[in-house]
Amino acid sequence: MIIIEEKDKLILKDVDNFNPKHIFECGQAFRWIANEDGSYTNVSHGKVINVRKDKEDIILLNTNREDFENIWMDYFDLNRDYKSLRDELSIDDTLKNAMDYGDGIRILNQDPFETIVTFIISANNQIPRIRNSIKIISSMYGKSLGEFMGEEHFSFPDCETLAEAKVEDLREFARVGFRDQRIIDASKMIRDKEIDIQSLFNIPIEDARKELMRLPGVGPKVADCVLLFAFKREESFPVDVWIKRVMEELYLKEDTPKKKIASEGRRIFGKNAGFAQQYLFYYGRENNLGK
DNA sequence: GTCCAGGCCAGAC
DNA sequence: GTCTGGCCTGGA
Repeated sequence: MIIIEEKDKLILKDVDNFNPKHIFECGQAFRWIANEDGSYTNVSHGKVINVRKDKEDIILLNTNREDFENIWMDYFDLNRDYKSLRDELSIDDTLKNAMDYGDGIRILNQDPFETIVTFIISANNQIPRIRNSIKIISSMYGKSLGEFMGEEHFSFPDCETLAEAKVEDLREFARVGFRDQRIIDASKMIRDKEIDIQSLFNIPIEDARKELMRLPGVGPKVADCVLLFAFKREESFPVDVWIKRVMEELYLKEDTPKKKIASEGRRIFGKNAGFAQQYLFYYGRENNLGK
């Protein structure tokens, strides 16, 4: 990869496997805004960044080399060799097909606390509403990061701030419904180090999963999402209704409990099961598979 | 009006 | 341990 720096702008050349639309729409992140010019604006780690693909180049606006090295390199998972990853995952035609279809999906490395709250909100919810709730929570409790492309952007609040939020505000303004108390209680547990989320990076995945599930609103599926999207556990295989449908349709050929699907996913796809999950999710959802 | 969506939780077996 | 019903909300 070659990096060319201009004012508030970086051009990345020779980046393999980077399709903003597919990264943005495979269900892992909810703060990307699609702009009319085909670019995407995102807030993460207290920074606003704009991303677009121009032929084979990736153009990053509103950033610089320092932030790129400290934040975005890891956030966009640019240290990973996706070419050999795809080779490793080419174990059957079904997955190959899904990988061609969702060409350029990457798994982002997102902030742990933000990811936990985001996926607590995602429970029995719909994508547009999840996005809306996250946006409102940020504008109510986050810090202003100034204006970019005609819109003011806000950071996601930290656990100390969100722990002090009022349930009725979360419900009335952020429209999170019954998830209101869960968000506050989980934030308190994290703030009080009842669960030390930083330590989850360094313990076995099953232990980390159990720890996460102590948080209110975090069940098996949410825990697996958090492990995959924030804790770099790419063997994690989150099973939502779509993955259930896709796996039953393409692999298992019969009605199967979610727990069994998760273990089958890890068995079939191995240490990179999380990547297989993202491709299958995108493929299944875009094609309304099994519905 | 009714149904349901990218699950979790409590209660019942 | 496995299964079931209820849950905020808002768009179809």
